[in-house]
Amino acid sequence: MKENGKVTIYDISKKLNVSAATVSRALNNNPKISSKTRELVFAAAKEMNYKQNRLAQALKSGKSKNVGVIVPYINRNFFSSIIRGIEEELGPHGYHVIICQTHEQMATEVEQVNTLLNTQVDGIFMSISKTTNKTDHFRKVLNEGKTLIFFDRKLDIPGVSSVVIDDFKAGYLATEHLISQGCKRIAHFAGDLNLEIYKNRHDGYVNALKDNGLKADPDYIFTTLSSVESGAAAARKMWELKKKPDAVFSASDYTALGAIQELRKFGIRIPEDFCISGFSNEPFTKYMELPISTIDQTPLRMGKIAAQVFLEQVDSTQKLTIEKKVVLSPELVVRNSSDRSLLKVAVQ
Amino acid sequence: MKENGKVTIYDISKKLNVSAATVSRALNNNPKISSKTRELVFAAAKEMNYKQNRLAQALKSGKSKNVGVIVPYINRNFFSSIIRGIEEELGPHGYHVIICQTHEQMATEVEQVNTLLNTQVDGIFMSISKTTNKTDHFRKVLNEGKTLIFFDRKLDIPGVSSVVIDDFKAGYLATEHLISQGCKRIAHFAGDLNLEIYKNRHDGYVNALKDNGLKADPDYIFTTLSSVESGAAAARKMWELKKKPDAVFSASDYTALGAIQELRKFGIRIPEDFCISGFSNEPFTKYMELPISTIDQTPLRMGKIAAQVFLEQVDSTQKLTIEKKVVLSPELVVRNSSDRSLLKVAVQ
DNA sequence: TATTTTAGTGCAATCGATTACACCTAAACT
DNA sequence: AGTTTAGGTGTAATCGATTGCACTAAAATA
Repeated sequence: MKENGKVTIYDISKKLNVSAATVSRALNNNPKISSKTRELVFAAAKEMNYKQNRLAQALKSGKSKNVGVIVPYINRNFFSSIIRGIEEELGPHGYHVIICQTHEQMATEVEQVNTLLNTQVDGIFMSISKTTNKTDHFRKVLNEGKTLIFFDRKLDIPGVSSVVIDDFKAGYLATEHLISQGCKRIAHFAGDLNLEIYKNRHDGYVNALKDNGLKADPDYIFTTLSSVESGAAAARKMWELKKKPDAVFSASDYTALGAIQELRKFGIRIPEDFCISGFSNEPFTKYMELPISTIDQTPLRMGKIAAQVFLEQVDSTQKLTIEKKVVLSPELVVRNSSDRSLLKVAVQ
Repeated sequence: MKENGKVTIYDISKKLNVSAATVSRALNNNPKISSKTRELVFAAAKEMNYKQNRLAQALKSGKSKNVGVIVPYINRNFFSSIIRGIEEELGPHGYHVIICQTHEQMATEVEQVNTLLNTQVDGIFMSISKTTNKTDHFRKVLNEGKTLIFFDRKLDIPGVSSVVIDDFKAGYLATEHLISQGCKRIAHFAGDLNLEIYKNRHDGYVNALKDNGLKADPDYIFTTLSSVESGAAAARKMWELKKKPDAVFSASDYTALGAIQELRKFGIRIPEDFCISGFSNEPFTKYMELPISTIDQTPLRMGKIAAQVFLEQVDSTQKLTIEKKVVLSPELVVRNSSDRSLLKVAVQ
């Protein structure tokens, strides 16, 4: 064995006194090679512990069989679950997944896109950062003939496919559910309304109210960051209102949790006096003593579907820009924080 | 611009009527190139939107500037945090991180190692799967001259560096803490004792007991899987004992949670009647109404340090096999589930 | 003025695998 | 027998960047 353990087709070709071309063909099961030679080559390859160099292959073919995934932070459950989905779907097809974080900074996002392109990835999956307001870097990806796929946080760019959940429907579902529990004055802890996803959740909330004959009161809408503290602060503000709400649809599980903790301090009983629903189905929501109702965004499925869309596009021979917009249905997860049905049974 | 947006140094060299070698040298700031030429090249490169092809570079240099990270599942907070740490440390050095999952299957692990080697990664970071009992695939990595680094779940192989936490100390700390709260009959919810990490946690527990004059009762040790259900089941079994424990050190936060839920059903007050400590500092532990004491494994730090060890080794010119064993100190996080000090204050 | 430096470039091989094209041999055909 | 055909291999170019060696012209030195 050579130093470094680097065995190439040339080493095999020398050993067998055939050309490297023959070895390559044999290894790739080219029908033009006689079965006798093929067997010799395979045997030698095994014996010499030959390993195909995917780098050389990629350079020649123009396909690296690598894809990039860009997310704000890897260790958020939602994103890591999506990444898991992508990996599980793409792995069996021989792709490797390269991950990058933006830390919510557009500058970093642009840089990540550039280095991924340098690395010759075959495609890029991404959820845009909160601060992204330019699209040049996305167009660059397209210009290089690479597949670009947005998931969850997207921008509308011609030629770019996306996989998102129906945030409007999610907001609608959650709000409707609160209404069904008898709540009449439903507040909303909103996220940054400049982001499409939060805007849609908000709009779903408003529409559900209207469709059920309830008024959408602007005083009932609180802008929050996705954190427990922010939720607690919003809850305090909310409780300063003369006409106090009797429920809240929170665009984040963290703010929902903050609200629960804060409202408890005021002696509010949940769900008896107040119902609450979060968003994202973070793992902690189901483990609480008072499990929190929430919206499941099915991130694993989202990742798998994004990967499937990629596979369809990358294999397509047509040069046309195909774009596919997948909108997944969110799943309402009803738990104790908003479920009064269990309550009635207990009371009866 | 050429079709595909693929601009090479040859395109630049043609445009400027110089050789590709000159272009390459200019771009790499080789001092042999006159500043005039260099400027021309840079200007042309910018104008033509030239992008370096890292694949070609990697093939030539033998360094891909990619590393692989293999974990059981990406979307476990502990692992995704480690990955985040690795990415954040390595990114600024120009490395990309490729992620792979084993689903705890050795066969998959072996395959992942092989494909990563084919891809010519410069190094591999991994936490071995629960079912791994062979080491051939690790030796293969070493034979190819690649850096291998274990984190958290390791095997002792010469030439392989590792970054782990001191699980013995963690078990000791947690147990000692329970003792300090006045607990005398401390049980242990153990993991699979064939895995080094769980064995060490167990041993730390036993030693803490002994050092404090308490007897380690085999009846007090329950083997569990890392799940809420398993914790609940263990708690039930535990409560069938004649001599009931007054505390448990659980090797997993999930089993700790299961135990808390189950013990509540028996009317046990925590921490008044029973103290409990988990392990891992899963996000949910701090959000509970009764926040759970636990051990923080500082995964982000673990990832960063693993990356630093990699950087040291990969840059080292010496061909010697260097190995570095880093053992991080765990951090005991005391919360309400085992903190009686707050209690006394309240009582006073 | 003759000769040695030095700066700046080009040539061509190289990394490892793939593949169009050319070529040769033996079998199959008219 | 002469010629086509198919099967099986080799040659050499290619993907894009890097780099040892050779070379030229101008500058520095004797």
